[in-house]
Amino acid sequence: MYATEQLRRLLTTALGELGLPWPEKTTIEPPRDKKFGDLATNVAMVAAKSAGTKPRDLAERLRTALLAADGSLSAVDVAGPGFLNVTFAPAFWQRTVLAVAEAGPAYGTGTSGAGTKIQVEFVSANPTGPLHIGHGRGAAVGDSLARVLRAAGFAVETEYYINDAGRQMRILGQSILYRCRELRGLPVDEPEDYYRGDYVKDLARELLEKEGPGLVNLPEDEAVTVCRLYGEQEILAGIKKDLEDFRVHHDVWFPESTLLAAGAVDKTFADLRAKNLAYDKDGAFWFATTTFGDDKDRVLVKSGGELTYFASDIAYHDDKFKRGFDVVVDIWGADHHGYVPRMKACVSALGREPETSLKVILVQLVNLLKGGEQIAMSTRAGKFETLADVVAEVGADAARFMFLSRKSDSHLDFDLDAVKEKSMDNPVYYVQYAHARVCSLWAKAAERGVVPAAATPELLARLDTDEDLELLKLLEQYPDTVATAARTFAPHLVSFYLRELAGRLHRYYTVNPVLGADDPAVTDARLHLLAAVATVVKNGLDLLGVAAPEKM
RNA sequence: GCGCCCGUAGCUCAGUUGGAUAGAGCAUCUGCCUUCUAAGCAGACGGCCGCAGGUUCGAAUCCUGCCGGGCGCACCA
Repeated sequence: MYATEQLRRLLTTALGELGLPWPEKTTIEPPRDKKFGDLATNVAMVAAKSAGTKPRDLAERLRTALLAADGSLSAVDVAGPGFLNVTFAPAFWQRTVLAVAEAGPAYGTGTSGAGTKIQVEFVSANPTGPLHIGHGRGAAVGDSLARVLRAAGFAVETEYYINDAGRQMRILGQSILYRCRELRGLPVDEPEDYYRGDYVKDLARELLEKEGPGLVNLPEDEAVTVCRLYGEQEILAGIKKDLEDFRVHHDVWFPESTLLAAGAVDKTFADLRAKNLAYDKDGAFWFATTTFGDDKDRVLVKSGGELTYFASDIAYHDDKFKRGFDVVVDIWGADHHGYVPRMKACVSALGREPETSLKVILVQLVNLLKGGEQIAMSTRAGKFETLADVVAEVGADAARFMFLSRKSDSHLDFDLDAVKEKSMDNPVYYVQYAHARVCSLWAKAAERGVVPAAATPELLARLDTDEDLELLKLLEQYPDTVATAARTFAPHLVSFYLRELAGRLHRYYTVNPVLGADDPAVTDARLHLLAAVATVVKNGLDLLGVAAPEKM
């Protein structure tokens, strides 16, 4: 039982004996200052009014009841305006070692999401070019969020939406064809709006080799189609490989074109029209998103007959809900934030409660720095602009940890030099080092023939120093951290937790000798404690998609 | 002009959704390797939480108005 739950249970009982209900606004949380005990609650202040007593008087009565309740509390104090400061007995914390050992990789998982089907859609970059570093951040956040939600008990499916229909793909085809003609020495004018990256030239060269030079003599439409299909296939394969190298997994790759082929878009249009939410005007087909609070109505079919991006997005989200997801998470670049209201409107029109069933996570742009200077992120930037280059340069672990070390909606400076450095500028090593240190300690113990006695409450009672208790309390807090990260869709909380846990471990390591302890029982108890730390570090790193090496 | 996000130590950022004397890391300075990995630890320095009001027992957190930064406001994606 977690400390907060334990205390909540004890308080509920105590309040009940006084004939009081559990007040809605009660908080139970660790106080800022450790001298106030393990947990503090404002329950007496919140309940005082309805009880008709002064907060401090009520607090005193609760204090007496709590101390009488059971042996898990060693101290209860009334402080300030009526806070109850509670200290748990060491034995309560020591049990955490057993809980971690018993659960192993499952320690930290919970059931708060049980029974809820949730989809996380992320990256979903158009297959018109390689992923860049901004996509990398979205990839890390989405993948890690999926892991966190899974740990919280949600049934999670991850998905990549492939925008393989529409204008951008045609432009890709035209861009490749343009390069093909150029390579064949044909006189061509540079198109206005086309993809200029070197990868387009590479694709053109490969395609010419594969198809033969006759390609450039095909009728325009036919040639563009050949180029488009080839480009899409190759680029998508590259994207998949880049994500794989980044340890990012999508369960489903969902092509936009299948929606069109299945008539889903037409069906959605008909539904909207039937509900009086769509209309014709100025030769275009409009969706009345203002009905749901959007600034203006949005076009679904342009007067030229072409679909807007938004049109298939509605059909796509309709499809998501029809697949049975209770909650749909979209991870977007923050520059798309203006899109949120119309997407919420779209969800309303589909008959869903937008606040609960659509969660949009905005991921801020990444500033790529080298030697303290910003590297431009546009088309013709330096060689580090692609995700693949960055991962090759600094490694997937360091890159992922960096991406997950900030709230997703705050700007992130990604300093290539700092991320490569094996120092505190680069917290990933700090955390991994904690894991490696423990592993190496156990290896050293085995080398010396130390076989720790089984972890029993009696043995673990030897964990009684300040550092022991601090570490134990932090371990106990881990499941709560995971649950909060899931509830608030904030995987970065895990990385902050890990930094703190690693810090405690390093301090512990410096202050408390393990193999060198005077008493073999203390050595054994400490080995068990540190094994628990290693398990939690590893579990946490798993949620971030970062490796936990045994040696460094 | 309208909308969204942000403003916390010199720098980069946390702050558990309203709690007690506001926290980390980096940088700077001072210590700690004959002993389990110094990729480490301890200590010092550093703050009008953008500004001004309001809400209440209590505000970095909530509401309003300014100031400053970013991003959006297409029959683009």
